[in-house]
Amino acid sequence: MGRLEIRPEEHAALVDGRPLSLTVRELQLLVTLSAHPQRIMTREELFAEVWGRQPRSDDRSVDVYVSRLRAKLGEALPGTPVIHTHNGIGYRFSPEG
Amino acid sequence: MGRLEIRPEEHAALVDGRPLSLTVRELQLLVTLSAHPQRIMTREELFAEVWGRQPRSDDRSVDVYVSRLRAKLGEALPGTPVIHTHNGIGYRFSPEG
DNA sequence: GATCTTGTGAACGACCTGTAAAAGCCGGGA
DNA sequence: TCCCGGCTTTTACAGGTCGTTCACAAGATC
Repeated sequence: MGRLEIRPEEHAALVDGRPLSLTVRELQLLVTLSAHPQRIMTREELFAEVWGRQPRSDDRSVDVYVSRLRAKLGEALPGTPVIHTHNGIGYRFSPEG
Repeated sequence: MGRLEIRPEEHAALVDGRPLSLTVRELQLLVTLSAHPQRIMTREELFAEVWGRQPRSDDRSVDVYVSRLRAKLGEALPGTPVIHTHNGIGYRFSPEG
């Protein structure tokens, strides 16, 4: 999708062909989000898909990883927000707005 | 319905495929109104469905949210009023007049 | 134009999110 | 075994957004 390329089977995410250095969790989260572009995913859905279990009631792991992903994506793609917050619901992956 | 698409299960409302950025309450209200097109819904009905309880006697929340919804819809669909006021009764959803 | 109804900006508390930092976990190497 | 380094998870707090109510403006009705 545009300059961002995600290859789950190769455990890699590329920007302009250059690989991002993501940890396993970061990549899992990015893969999961990008598998449903434009769709708002709740924290519960993300947690279930990435962590494979239910989150604790006050679990903030998803938020922390979204923050880390944004930091790395923002460095590689300045000015092109990729992960959008939907207050009270969750996050949405959208490479162009 | 026309250019406006409402997808409650995805927490989304789209105009020409572009998502409106609505808060949870705004979306709930839009979903409820649009679930009964052309039908005038009283404030009590709307309040019961969206808030899940009875309004205080002088509660204006519905009006405030209708106003906010109209603002956002009006920006995305200029010149196409969607929510109509029926004085002394309530509101009616109608995408084309 | 008097009165009742609706529209809407503003304010404030409650709740939600962003993010740095601490704490926990685990494997590899000395 | 013990230490070290990287990754994950949890915590803490700052900052932002939303929901609610109020106050007044604007509109409707008679």
